[in-house]
Amino acid sequence: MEPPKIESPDSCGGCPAFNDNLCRVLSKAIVGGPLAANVTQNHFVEDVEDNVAHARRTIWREGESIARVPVICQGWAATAVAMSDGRRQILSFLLPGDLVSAVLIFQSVSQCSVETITDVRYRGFPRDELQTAVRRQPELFALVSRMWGDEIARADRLAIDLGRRGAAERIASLILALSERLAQRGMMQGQTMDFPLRQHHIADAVGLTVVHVGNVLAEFRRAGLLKITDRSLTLSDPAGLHRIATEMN
Amino acid sequence: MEPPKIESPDSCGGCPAFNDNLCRVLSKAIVGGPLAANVTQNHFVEDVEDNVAHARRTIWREGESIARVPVICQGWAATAVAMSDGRRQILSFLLPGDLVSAVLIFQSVSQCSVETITDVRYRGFPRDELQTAVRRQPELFALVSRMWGDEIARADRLAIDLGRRGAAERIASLILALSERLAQRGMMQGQTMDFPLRQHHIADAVGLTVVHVGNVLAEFRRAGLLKITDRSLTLSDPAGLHRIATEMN
DNA sequence: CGTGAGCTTGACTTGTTTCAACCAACGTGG
DNA sequence: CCACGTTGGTTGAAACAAGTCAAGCTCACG
Repeated sequence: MEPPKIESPDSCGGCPAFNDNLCRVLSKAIVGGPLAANVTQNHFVEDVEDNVAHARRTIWREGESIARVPVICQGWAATAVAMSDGRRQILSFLLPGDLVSAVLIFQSVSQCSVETITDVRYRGFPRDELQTAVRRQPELFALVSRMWGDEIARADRLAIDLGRRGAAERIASLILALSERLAQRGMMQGQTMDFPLRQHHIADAVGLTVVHVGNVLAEFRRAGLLKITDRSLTLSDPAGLHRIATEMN
Repeated sequence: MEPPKIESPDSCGGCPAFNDNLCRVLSKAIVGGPLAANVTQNHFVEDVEDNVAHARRTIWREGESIARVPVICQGWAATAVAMSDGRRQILSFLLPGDLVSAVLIFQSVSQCSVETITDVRYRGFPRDELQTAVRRQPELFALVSRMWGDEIARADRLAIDLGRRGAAERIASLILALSERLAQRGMMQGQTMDFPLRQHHIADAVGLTVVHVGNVLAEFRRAGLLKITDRSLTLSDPAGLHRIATEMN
């Protein structure tokens, strides 16, 4: 089998997750330096594991112990929970630079499974060192507590979407949220973005069936709101999408 | 207007939230004593505010700043978010002994509004003292990080419920979850519990309409699963309810 | 060339909402 | 003390949103 098509693990220079993000901060934190100091371009640190995984693999399962605190460097992944009867709910999509979950800094057992969407490269930070770094460095502590708040906010927003919004509303806001997160990372080319998600990913994320998601997307396409071709998505009418995502109903 | 019908603020002895819980730990933490030490029955601490609120009031609104870290002592409350068009989603029910949200230890602005269901008594812990206590006391730090994990787990479970479960399933598991939380606090009388929730609370919590919730509850009643009379609920057939909450569909 | 994963479309079913009417309990003010 | 408005609950009929089932299509891959 071919190896995943991703960059060499030890070159962080071109990593979109590099600039001003977690991966850098954590590396620095573990080395023990002050948070604010500049970091060299290649911030490879001893004792930080590098890993790669193929697309469509489950890296960790619900309840499994995760040895190191994982950060996504390249590719897309998702956290999900599965029910005994096959129903699934995707809780979050993980993009380059994302910590899988801040909870994993403090506990090793994962509450949900993590699966790759594309080929993925990720790094594992040693938990103990990270914990003591968090305890000792007030700024890192503040960062982590902010990430905690964000994580809860994300989960709550998902609950609102699923509980109180219609299908089109949910799908539109998912797409917009993803485009914003990609934009923050400098991963948008104008209004166009890489879009490796299959319809079943969207369905599992917004709590609908694949068929219905397909219908809604076809509707969006017909209305000239977006174009999806060849694993890439273009927002033809972001304002229109935004209108659907928010003020609808 | 009459004052809320609740116990005197400074008697914590009879408080169901007292034993082995947060309120006690936090009081102790602020005083600076070691976590494991025994606490006197009346653990009133200087600089901890006591408050009361009437039923059906909004105590804090989304985005408002909350001066002190609030813990519920008596009564039921809920955290919720409202949308511009009137739709609401309840994110969690707060029972005696619950911290409104662990996020509030680190930031003062609330992401969701907090409203009372019954008359409520709550205490406000000074944020700064609490923060330094968390930083200094490893056991308190561990407690808070555990609470953090629990909070995210709760939010994720809600998302799964709303995204992937049917109406009966959601309502049954809400009722069971509440009964378990009350049991932990010694607030169940056999299979009977205080149940101050209106149908609209349940509806907003499980993402359904009031009418539909009413129908499902009537169904449960007809099937002999539970009885609701006079603001109290009896689980006539907990096993049956549990079956509906989990293995259905 | 065959196979399987992913997408599209249509017909039909089910679950949930909406609208509406009605009832009971309760608190309030005249 | 009664009349009345309000809040909460129940029920039924009709409208609508989403799910299910099924068929066919493309494309990548071995």
